[in-house]
Amino acid sequence: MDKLRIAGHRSVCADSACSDDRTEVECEDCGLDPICMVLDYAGEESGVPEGILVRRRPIERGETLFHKDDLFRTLYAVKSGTFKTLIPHRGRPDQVVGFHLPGELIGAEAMAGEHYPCTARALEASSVCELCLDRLPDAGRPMEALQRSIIELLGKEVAFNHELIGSLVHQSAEQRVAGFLSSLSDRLQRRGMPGTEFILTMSRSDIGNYLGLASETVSRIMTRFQKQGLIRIQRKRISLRAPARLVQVAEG
Amino acid sequence: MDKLRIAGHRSVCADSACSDDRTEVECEDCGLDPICMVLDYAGEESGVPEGILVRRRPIERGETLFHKDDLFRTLYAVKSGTFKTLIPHRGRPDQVVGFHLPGELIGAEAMAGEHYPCTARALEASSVCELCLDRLPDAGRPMEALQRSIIELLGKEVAFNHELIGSLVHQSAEQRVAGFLSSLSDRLQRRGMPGTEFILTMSRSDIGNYLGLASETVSRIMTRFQKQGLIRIQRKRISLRAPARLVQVAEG
DNA sequence: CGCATAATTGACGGTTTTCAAGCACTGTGG
DNA sequence: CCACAGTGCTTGAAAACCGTCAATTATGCG
Repeated sequence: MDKLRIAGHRSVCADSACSDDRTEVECEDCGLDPICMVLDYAGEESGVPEGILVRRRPIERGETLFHKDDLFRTLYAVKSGTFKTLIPHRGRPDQVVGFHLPGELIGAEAMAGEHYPCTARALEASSVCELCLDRLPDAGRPMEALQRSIIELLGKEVAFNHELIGSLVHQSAEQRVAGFLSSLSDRLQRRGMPGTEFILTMSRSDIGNYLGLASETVSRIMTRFQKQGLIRIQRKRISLRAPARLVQVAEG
Repeated sequence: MDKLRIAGHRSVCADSACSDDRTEVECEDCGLDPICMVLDYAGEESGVPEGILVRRRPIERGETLFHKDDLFRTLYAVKSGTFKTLIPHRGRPDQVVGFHLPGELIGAEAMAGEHYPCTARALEASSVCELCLDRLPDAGRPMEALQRSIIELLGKEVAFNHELIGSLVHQSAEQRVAGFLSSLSDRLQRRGMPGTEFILTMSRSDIGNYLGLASETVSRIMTRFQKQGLIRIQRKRISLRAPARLVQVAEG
């Protein structure tokens, strides 16, 4: 596990093609990185087939990465842009189950089953890295290391969801919105992007849908926060003026 | 994977000590079974240490299986009885994050990290099987098979939680309670226990806490359901009179 | 069997949703 | 360059829903 990794993959991302977009994550900050590392390592001695990793495929706004119930073949990492995952309902409006920021994975929930449990759609012009898991060798030591990182990943997802369940169910609308904004801020910052000033690429109704609130409620609460000096919003642009107090509100 | 498994483990549970308690799951219906199978298989060629699997340890009502932040050592399967998992909060009431029925696992969420993310407590006199994972060999092929079943397991947990999030956040109190009762019924039935007539071992406030409702609301809604002929309740004993209509209520 | 605990039921108030209208931004085409 | 339409955001008023408080009843566990 501590072996030297083959050069190449990560250096691709250090070139100009990557750095001219300031909202793009470095590979070091990407959630796919531990897996990429395993693959690099694997290539050294067991000959992982070429072409299992596609870097920087551009995705346009509104484009669908995969549909619910599609056969699971590929794990995605957001390189730039934003995505939402949703569960489509006939008749009723769709159910937003998550947002995916640069550096985060999409499709990890499918890793246990055969099919994607949700649909993934770009909220803006974006780009992704694709890891084609169906081309992976299905035995050997690198596989074990890969499985370890998958387990870790899923475990984090479970923990995050437990947290989320607790939050959403027991918190007031105000707390939910405050928590949502803090969470976005944290996640952006963790991947090396500005965490106090960013664009809400998702609509108010996406946010409301995700938090279990009416879009009007989201709107009202945000203007309330602004009047209290916690944030400043103009349309989709937001800046957190008092992130600490925001956290305080979220925690009651 | 399809090799013959060593006799012994499962036959232990077919004896009289297990069958005189009618609320106990058979090993075949237990969530730990795929893992037990792997271990049996492992024992055949790589010599898994003895004593990693403890069968039928009795747990008394109110007893704590493990506390949040305890070092993760053991994976539990409920053999009989019921457990709740909760996140303790100083000052505020604890947050119930799940109920565990016979045949279901406890502690699986910890498998990715080092510590249990929640506390597990028995709701009644119960018994568990314990799988001491810290005594497992940490390499070799059986490990890979074990990892596969862990991945599958975590994946199901993630899917279940996604479903749960969607439900809790978007459904009314009535829908939540209806869904909760149907879910209990399904889970009991899946493990071979009566699904239309059972005991609600958890209190109304546990249910309310879990669903994000006041215990009074849970109570009111249950009596409402009774008046509508959907269920029949006397304190903790419940029988579902119209399970299909209950599902209908839950789905809106 | 008895007492602490849990469940039920009623009244009231606050929060959030719903419905509805007006406003601001974006992109398009004249 | 501006007018326009489309979409999403904001804001208001009324009603539904659920939580809180409180009193009563039933229970179940030791």
